[in-house]
Amino acid sequence: MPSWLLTQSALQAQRIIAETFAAGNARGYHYRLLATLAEYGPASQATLGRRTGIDRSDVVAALNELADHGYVVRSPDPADGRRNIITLTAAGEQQCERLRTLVLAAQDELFAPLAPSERDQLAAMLAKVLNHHQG
Amino acid sequence: MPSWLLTQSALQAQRIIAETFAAGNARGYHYRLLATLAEYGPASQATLGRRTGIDRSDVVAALNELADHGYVVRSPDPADGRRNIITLTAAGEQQCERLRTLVLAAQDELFAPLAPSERDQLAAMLAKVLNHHQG
DNA sequence: CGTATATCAGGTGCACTGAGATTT
DNA sequence: CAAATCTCAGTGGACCTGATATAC
Repeated sequence: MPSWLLTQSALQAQRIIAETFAAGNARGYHYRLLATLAEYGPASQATLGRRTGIDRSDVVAALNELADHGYVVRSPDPADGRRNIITLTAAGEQQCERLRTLVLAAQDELFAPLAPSERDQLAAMLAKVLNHHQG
Repeated sequence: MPSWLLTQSALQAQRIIAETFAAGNARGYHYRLLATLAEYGPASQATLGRRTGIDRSDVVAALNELADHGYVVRSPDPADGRRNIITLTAAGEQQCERLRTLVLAAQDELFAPLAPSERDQLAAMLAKVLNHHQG
């Protein structure tokens, strides 16, 4: 049952990654938001939600927590009164880098039994599946 | 980020499978338990938990629901007063078969973009990963 | 007007923890 | 005694829906 394999290995992945994030006092949502801000620059919350795939509702809560730690700043968009512009702070960039290092190490642990070429194949096939169902 | 691919495609899988199960008035836990009972025969709840990977606590609740629908029967183990022996009923076997058909169709949909040989490769690699982390 | 944004309240499926009572 | 089993209570992260107020 391939879908069982998929969900179970994804569970392993989430376990390992969750531990990793916990060691960095963060969760998956936080890293996704930080990484997206680092890659694309400041954005409104709705845009962040679309880019990260995180629900608009959860974006609010996660950004609250990030803002509490001083990793991001909310400021009103002068061009559009509905929007907040979310900006990464210097501390946020540092935290993003820290988490990135942790995640890369976790991936190595997760995919340890696979050779580099196998990892590429796996990633390619998963991407194919994801793309087919329009991620 | 391979682990992202993994968890996101697993999410697609869960979405498709969850819809499938909902159409059969069931959830993942129910099918896992029914399928395990069909494959290995009657067992105690603790054994079911180990075989399905479902927490002891959740086994109780899921079996309650299955028993309410008459798919399984709880009976005390005469050889060990602590145990209940869970047995699949005829209706339970039917339900298991129904769900199995639905799941197979869902898998075809999920892995549609992959050729049969690719599906085998994917399954093999995921199994390797799972096995390495002692599933 | 309809649309988009930010926010809040809540719900669900899943995995997990801790505790208690009973039996081996 | 320690260990296993069943049960119940509750926690937590991730995903999702609906409703509201506001601004475009």
